[in-house]
Amino acid sequence: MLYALKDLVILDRFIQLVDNKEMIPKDEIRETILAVASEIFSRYGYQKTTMDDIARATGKGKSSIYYYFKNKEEIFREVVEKEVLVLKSKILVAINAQTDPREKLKAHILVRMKGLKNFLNLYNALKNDFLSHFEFCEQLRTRYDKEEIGIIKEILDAGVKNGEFQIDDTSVTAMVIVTAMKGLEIPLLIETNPDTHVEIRLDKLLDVFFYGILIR
Amino acid sequence: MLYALKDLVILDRFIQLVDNKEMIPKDEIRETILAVASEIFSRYGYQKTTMDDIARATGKGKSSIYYYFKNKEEIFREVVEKEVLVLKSKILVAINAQTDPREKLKAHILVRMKGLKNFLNLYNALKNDFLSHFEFCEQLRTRYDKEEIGIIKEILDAGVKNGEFQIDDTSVTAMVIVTAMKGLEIPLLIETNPDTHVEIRLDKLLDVFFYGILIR
DNA sequence: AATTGTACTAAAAACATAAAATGGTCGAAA
DNA sequence: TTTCGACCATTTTATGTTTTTAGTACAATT
Repeated sequence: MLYALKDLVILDRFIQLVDNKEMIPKDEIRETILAVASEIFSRYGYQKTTMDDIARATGKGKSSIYYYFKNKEEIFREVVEKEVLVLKSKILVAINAQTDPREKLKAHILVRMKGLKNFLNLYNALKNDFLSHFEFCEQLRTRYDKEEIGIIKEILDAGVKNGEFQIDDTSVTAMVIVTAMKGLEIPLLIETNPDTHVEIRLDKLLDVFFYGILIR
Repeated sequence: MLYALKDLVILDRFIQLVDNKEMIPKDEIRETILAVASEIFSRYGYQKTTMDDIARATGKGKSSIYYYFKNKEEIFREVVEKEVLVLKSKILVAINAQTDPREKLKAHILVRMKGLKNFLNLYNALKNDFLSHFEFCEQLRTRYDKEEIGIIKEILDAGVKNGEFQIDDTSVTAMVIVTAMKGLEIPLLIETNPDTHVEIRLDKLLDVFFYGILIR
């Protein structure tokens, strides 16, 4: 039992989303609407995005949108949740591709740091909005952070059992890693203009960060 | 030349501030006004703090305030700058009390993490204000972060020369340390209610963080 | 000469209200 | 099953008015 069963279900769902051939038509249109809405929400935030905007951008009438979604709030929540879901799934895929704990950790961090961009854009756009929507995002993140700490703890534990890592308290260490990643998000987001640069920078940073800031 | 001359001047200024016996009366009143204003700004932000509030809280008339300060903006800026100045000075004092690079670094981080509380309160109160004041704070911090990276780099370099640290690129490492500290600010601020707890937590975190997350 | 209180003004914030835009519904049509 | 146009209640915004506040001038006080 490497990762919780729940996570594997999410993973399946992700793969289904990526090669969306098996999607039934209704879901397909839902996904289209969500994609379009995500784009607009990320650009203008919650309030300045109107249902008419979403309808126009999808080339449909407003009532059609209401056929697929209960209300604006539902669209918003699904957009945010999907963003997190996709990232999490990508991370799980990347982890599963590696066997060595050290490589697993590295893959996790790389994918997470690069993949969070979309979510952070959305997050940023929400800052000028009603508190409740920002808070929804924040709560979702906090919940996700906890899961992420758990995932990383598993990797660390494996590494400790392996003899590769020597860590006193893997819970605290996992917590520190996640917190540090959050701290690195913003500067990375800012300097993300030339995409080629990022990878190098990030890689270098991670080397310094996780393979010994100070070596005794 | 351990730290820049400029820093030592700031250090002197700080010591002068702390045992404020040598202060000429005018400066003393200025400092009182600044202290009071800092309190109010931290609580209500920039806009909701009125000059009459500051005057009333200091027990003086409004024109007296204008005798000591050009305008509200000047008070605000001095409050913010002083907050940063005091923190920086405290850090320099703490560093100078240690000789071993490792202890210097530890002292730096401890003082900085614990001392930032006031500034963060101010920072937080400003979030509902005009962007310009928030940005002023942010710019000041960014500028200060750069200085801090420099200070830490010096410590790291000393440790490398010493043979105590083995670091490829001390600039990047210093940058990572500062960034990580910024990332840890918020969670620490939240859990800062019982003061005794913080110290223990922080210490444990730092041990994990800087004395080897992963040990080869 | 340094400091403070009173009275004042121009600008900005807070408020109230009318006009426009928006979330959401309904029944008909495709 | 899905789309559409017309519609309503509510919210947002635009507007004009009143109140508050930053900053000044100057006499009074120390």
